[in-house]
Amino acid sequence: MASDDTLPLEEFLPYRLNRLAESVSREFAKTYRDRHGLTRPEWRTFATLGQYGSMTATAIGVHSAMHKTKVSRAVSALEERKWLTRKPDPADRRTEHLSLTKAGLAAYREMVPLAKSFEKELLGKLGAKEREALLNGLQSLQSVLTVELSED
Amino acid sequence: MASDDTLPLEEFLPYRLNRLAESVSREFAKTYRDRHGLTRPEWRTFATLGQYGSMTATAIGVHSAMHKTKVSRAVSALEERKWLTRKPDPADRRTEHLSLTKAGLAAYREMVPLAKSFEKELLGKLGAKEREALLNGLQSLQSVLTVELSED
DNA sequence: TTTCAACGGTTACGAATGTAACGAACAGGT
DNA sequence: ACCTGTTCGTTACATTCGTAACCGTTGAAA
Repeated sequence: MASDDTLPLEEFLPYRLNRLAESVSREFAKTYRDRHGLTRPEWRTFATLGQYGSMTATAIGVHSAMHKTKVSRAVSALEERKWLTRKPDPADRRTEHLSLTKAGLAAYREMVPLAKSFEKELLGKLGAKEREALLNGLQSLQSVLTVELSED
Repeated sequence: MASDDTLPLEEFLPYRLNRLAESVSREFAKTYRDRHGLTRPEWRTFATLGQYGSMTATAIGVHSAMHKTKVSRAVSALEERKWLTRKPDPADRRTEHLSLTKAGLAAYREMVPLAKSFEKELLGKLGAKEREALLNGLQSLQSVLTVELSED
């Protein structure tokens, strides 16, 4: 029974989640950093566009929980790299529809298997039962939090 | 069945962990930010010292996976706040043993129940089974990663 | 004892981030 | 047509952060 005057950080949920997320992300970041020199925000925008084909900047921000300035800068960087193009919206001249160029798509197709095998390897270190528990647990927590995920 | 040319981010482990950690941490941060204006590194150093009584700066860094400069600055800030004192090591004049002052301990004792009830409330939104799954899942992942958790 | 690599901790400086303000475009009402 | 408020996206500025360099100290080897 835990004494009531101390907070054991090792068992404290925010602390645990942070350490895990940091550690896993950092590890995976090597993959796209070494390969293409992408930053984390760049990778996220990139991967979001790869998955969804075409999106506006704000949509990317909402979807990947990134601040809009982060997205803005990531988009510029990817554009400069010729991996991304902007297409004006005929109906609304404020928004731009972003999508990957041919080169961007090529890089994406090359990254997908790497990402998948990274995940597979990581999860493979767990037993089937533990893996199940982890994924289900995350799912439940996620669904509980969906409401509070807004940026501001 | 997932097609092999796309990476569904919503199911991608690093992505999921990040969103959850961010969201939970951000939410909890309100507690110590609103109350005392602590930053995240400050809170972590503070909570670590509260739990362990006395520690060196490097030890805190290792334990809480923070960069040593972060720790250094957090320590200065807490010292200025009169929540923390440094005691020289009689045997090694490079290291300092850090601990909370009386005022720091008072603040800590005040924070502990808040942290616990935050966690309890969050986990309370899950069913017993899901909670079990989450905690076990995190535990397994954690133990798989312990080796790779070094900072550099 | 002198030398030298390694360590604890701080700091300078450049990179990354968020807040706030902004310009341009839209939508609604008058 | 003209306000008024809101939205999309960018940018200026201040803050936070990490890399690298640094200082003083230690221990061990020559």
